[in-house]
Amino acid sequence: MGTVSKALGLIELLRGSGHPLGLTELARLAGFDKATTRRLLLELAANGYVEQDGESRGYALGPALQMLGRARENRFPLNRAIQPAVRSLSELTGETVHATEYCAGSLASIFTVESGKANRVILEHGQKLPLHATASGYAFLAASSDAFVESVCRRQFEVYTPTTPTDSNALLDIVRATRERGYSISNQSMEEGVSSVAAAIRGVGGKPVGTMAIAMPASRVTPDVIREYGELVRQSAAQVSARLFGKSTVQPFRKAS
Amino acid sequence: MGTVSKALGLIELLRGSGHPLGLTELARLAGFDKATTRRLLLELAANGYVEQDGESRGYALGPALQMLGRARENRFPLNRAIQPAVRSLSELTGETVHATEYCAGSLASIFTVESGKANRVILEHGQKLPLHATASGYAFLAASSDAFVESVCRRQFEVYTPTTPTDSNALLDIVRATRERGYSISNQSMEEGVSSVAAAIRGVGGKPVGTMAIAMPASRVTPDVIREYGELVRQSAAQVSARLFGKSTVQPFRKAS
DNA sequence: TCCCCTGTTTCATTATTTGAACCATCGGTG
DNA sequence: CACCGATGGTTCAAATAATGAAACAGGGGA
Repeated sequence: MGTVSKALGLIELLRGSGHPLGLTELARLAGFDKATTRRLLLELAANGYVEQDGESRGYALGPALQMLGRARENRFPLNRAIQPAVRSLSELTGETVHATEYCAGSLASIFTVESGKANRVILEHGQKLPLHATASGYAFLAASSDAFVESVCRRQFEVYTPTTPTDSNALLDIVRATRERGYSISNQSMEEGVSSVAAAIRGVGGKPVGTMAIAMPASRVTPDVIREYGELVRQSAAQVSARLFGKSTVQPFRKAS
Repeated sequence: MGTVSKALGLIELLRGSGHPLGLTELARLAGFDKATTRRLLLELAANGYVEQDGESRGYALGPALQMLGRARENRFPLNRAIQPAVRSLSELTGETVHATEYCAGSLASIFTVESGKANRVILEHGQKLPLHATASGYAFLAASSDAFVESVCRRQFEVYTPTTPTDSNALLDIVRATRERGYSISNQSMEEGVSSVAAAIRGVGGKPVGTMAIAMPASRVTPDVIREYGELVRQSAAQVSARLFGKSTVQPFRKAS
């Protein structure tokens, strides 16, 4: 593993933790030496990616991340395009609706509207959803190239519940079915008691960039509900895709002048 | 320079450029070898910090940055605290008002409301303001420890205009005056024709975290205006500071369990 | 007072990074 | 259509930077 990934791993740990982390603890979590950890942190801090609380000496995410996040949002306004659609689906269905974006091998939750019902599905912001075991993952794979699907199949299949697909054949079947259906269905494949339907959002060139999904307690699931919500999420995702696709959000690559 | 900083430098270049950059161009801009640049980019891409457009092969900022930016904003909601204050100042004065946050040795613009007037000051989002040559910088230094001010004095003083302070004595005088006055004044010290007043925003422990500033064309500047706007920005910054300070936005560092 | 936990520094060892040279591919052009 | 000049991508020995054990420093609590 390269040095850069190690440093970024520290950032990931800081993101995962709800509070600042001390040097020793961070080193232990990351599995690096104290000295190494410190050197990486100092370098990250010099660039604003991390900051050290003067009092507690703990390290936390730094301001540069906000700047960069903002910069990307400006050029690739996925959130702006998705949020109204998610809200609309939430109102139509009364269930928890969320959007994800593909990021470094999995889908990360970027926006959620929770159901108002007492028994509802809750999703943490930034939570990572595996491609092989969630409705969002199925939908994303179904919209991806075969080469990408194969590369995912070659990974290890972590098993979460009895209905998690455990081998590539099972996953390929699901992807096939999703492609025919136009939306994906997860029957508690990631978490017991949670079922979802999802559809992919495509960016320029038709490549999938993320997903929209409706998640509900398995107790409220019936075939009719699945069909109805599935169609809803499929149409909604298609509309968002059309918007993204239409107004060329990513500018074409220009050659050096 | 460590490897990590090199990689982060690439990200900075991508942020600065408005469009995706090709490998060769990026390598040239960064001053690295093509092979090195590519290796760094691949590592960044594997972590979602950068993404490569499949078609153009150009590299751009990746989705992970948005996630991380969001995560930090949740734990340190500086923007949420500042935005209403900036808007309010903008309405009161009719001039361009902006907020900055300290990031990696300078102040980065995080939020701006532009004046409605035809002759107005424009500020790019994310623009970096040097500590030694802007009203925001003066205000930040005035709120900082002497040790920090000294460390800034030891840096090279880049000169932008005839009124840019060129040595540490001039800067120290300004800092002293700012501390007495309660707000800072820049008379075209960074850009010709632009004058500003600013005040620091303090976080937990009283440490400055950023600034608020009112910027106007020098043509509209009079001593009375400076006094009036200076007082306004001072009070407004104090209110934001009180909010930040009061409700402990950064959780205290907890020791390992 | 002592002890333990944390942060910090050092430096020889080691593994990673580096970059010149190379290949492959594309698009324009005589 | 072969050539040229771009580009992105790859390789591997040499050089450099990262590593981590160990030792030091400092602070807080028992």
